Amino acid sequence: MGRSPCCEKEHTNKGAWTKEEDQRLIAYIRANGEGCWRSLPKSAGLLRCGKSCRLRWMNYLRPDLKRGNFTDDEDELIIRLHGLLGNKWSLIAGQLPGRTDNEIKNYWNTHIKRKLLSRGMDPHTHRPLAADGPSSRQAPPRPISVPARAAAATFALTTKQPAPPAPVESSDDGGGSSGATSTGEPRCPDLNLDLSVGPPAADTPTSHSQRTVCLCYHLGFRGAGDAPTTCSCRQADSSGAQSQTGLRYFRPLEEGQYI
DNA sequence: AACTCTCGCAACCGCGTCGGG
DNA sequence: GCCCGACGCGGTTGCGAGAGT
Repeated sequence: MGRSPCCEKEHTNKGAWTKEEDQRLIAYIRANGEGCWRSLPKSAGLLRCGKSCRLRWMNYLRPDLKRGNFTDDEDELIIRLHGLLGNKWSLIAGQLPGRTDNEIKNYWNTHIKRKLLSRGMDPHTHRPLAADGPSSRQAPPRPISVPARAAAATFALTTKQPAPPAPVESSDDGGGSSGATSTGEPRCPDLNLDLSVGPPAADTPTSHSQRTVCLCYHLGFRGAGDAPTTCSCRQADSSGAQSQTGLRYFRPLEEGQYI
């Protein structure tokens, strides 16, 4: 049984991409756009699996990628987002313009883990490393399930009140990610949710009570269209896109844009 | 100079989710 | 409602470069 392979293994190249393959892929996507990865290799004349093409494009060839070292601000943002979202690298990458999930994942595993350990923090729980004791032996943090990702990204958290009961993945096998516990306790009650990068924003939304931390705002989301960066969670959406819960999705900041 | 070890990045693999038929 | 194909994600592996001996 098992899943059929995504492509014919015998007729596909594997391993590092050559310059020629890169050029073919770039040329094809420039001419035809992204999408239909399954058929792309054949159309582009590449002896590669579609998944491989997609990965190569997403992680290396995309023109909007920002290469180079991560800044301290990016480090801190990644740490905070990871504390909030767990190993949801694609979500984290969505808040870091020009960075890919793979890049962030690698960077986390090679640099930030070490950085946190050197600070005496547990990279999984974002809690201080306890020498022993039950608190450090709590059940591994649960990942936020996929539907909860969006909720987590749009829910206006309060500092005293946990997020609404997000559907929690059924298994208890941990997975090394984050999320609220089944008891509704925030995973990191002491987590500082100030996720802004750079100096404090002067136009912090005032539509929420002082104890409310608007996650949309602090994650770097902004209002749809060219609306001011002020968060409009819970505000009426003139476009009618407002969800029933009064929350809506926001576009991530564009490169170089900070709140 | 040669060899071994370590580290970091790119790529692969398997699974979950989504959408169309 | 079910099935199947495609896509996207997260964990893992492989390999090259640099450091150390």
